[in-house]
Amino acid sequence: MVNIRAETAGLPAHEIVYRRLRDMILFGELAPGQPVTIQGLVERLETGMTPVREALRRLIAEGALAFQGNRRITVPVLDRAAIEELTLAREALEPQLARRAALRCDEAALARLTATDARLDAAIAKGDVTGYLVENHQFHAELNAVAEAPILTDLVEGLWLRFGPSLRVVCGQFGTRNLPDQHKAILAALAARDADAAAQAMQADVAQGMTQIAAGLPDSIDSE
Amino acid sequence: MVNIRAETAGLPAHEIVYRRLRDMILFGELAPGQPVTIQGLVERLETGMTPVREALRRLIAEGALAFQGNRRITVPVLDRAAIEELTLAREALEPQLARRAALRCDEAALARLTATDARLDAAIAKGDVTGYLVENHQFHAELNAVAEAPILTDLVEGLWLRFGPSLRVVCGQFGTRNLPDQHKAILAALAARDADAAAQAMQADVAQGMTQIAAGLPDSIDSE
DNA sequence: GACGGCAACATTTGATCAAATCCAAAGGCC
DNA sequence: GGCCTTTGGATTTGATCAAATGTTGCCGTC
Repeated sequence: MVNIRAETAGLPAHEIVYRRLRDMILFGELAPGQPVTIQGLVERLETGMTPVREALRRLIAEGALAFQGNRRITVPVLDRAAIEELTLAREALEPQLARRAALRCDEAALARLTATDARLDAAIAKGDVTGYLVENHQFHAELNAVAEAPILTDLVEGLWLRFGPSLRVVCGQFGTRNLPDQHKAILAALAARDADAAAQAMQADVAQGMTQIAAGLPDSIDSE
Repeated sequence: MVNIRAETAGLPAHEIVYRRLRDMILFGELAPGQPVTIQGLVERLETGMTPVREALRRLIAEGALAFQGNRRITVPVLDRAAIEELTLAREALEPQLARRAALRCDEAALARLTATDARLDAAIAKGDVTGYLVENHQFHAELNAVAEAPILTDLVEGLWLRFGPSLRVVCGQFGTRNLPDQHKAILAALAARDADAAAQAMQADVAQGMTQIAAGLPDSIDSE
């Protein structure tokens, strides 16, 4: 199963560019604060200018990139206030998705999630940062798919795009050690079809993850 | 104070197109299910094709418009499941914004909100549907601005874009009679700096509004 | 330190290509 | 014989590209 860079046949170029850029942001090929130029992406992705522009507008609308006023585009840098807001939003939405997932989870989905979590643990054990980021996102994406709530899933995906680059920075600083998660508790709650337990485990997972990101912030607030 | 179509000098064309389209969606110039064509907008807004494309990508990313697979764009039609999700998301996020607003509200902001609410009541009394939609949105937008939470505000604005066209339909069916809101309770909570009361009043306002929208749904599910 | 020129970049336009839909006419089936 | 289906072309619309235009920021000079 080729999970990344799968079937891109027949899709419009702007869609392909969007997905590549999204993965670059989610999995840390772009660092916070880094400027993003249209022409640079045209060369790097070997495509025209129009698809790149459309993909960028889309990512800006989702908050994954920031429009700097003087028509410069950069990867946003999160400050404490932003992390606080993201934490609030994630804790409000993701437990609800876990709750719905627990009510709809079948054996096939549970097996998929368990397998993904096993790959995640393997990546952590190997110190494979990119693997960790990919499988962690995959785990949550599969869970959201089970919840069958497209709008909520969209909202949460947008939140993940916002903290993706910062998460990569954290992993770059601390490696894959000390990356605890509540996935085992989530899986147990899903297996038991216990919505309340799933929501609570997800809340703990979110809180833990966001604390990790906050810990990787620039120590002093000296940026203008 | 010219609230709509304000200073558009120096702004890029795609930004202007985006704002015009957003207002058309929020205030009901576009009906749910209506197809939106790029070239139609090029003629209607008297601009080039690229700015229109970029504005559409942005609105699609925000869920305000839907990409129909066969590269057709339409105003989305909400079903019961979508309204349920939107209600859940709004009830999770907007009370939090009200809570923050109560902690940060000063006299000037309170005066602005009170004035906006008065204009809202006047629009209801006159049966002015567009005025109701504009002032109701303005009230919530001003409240969100007071909360000083740009990310949460972005998320909520996106939700409003999703149900905007359906809200217009409801008003078209029932007029401006029977449009109760909890704005007086919200204002009282803000004046008292009572965060809990503000959150509770906002929750009630959201629930009431979404119930109105659900009531305007197609009575039977006979659409293919 | 201020001014002017230069280079890089974003923005926008218009044209061209490709895909999908629409309409109508022909054929087959009841 | 009438009606439904299907197929062909014509038209509308979307996608992409290349070039022209305007702006911003930088750098060297006075």
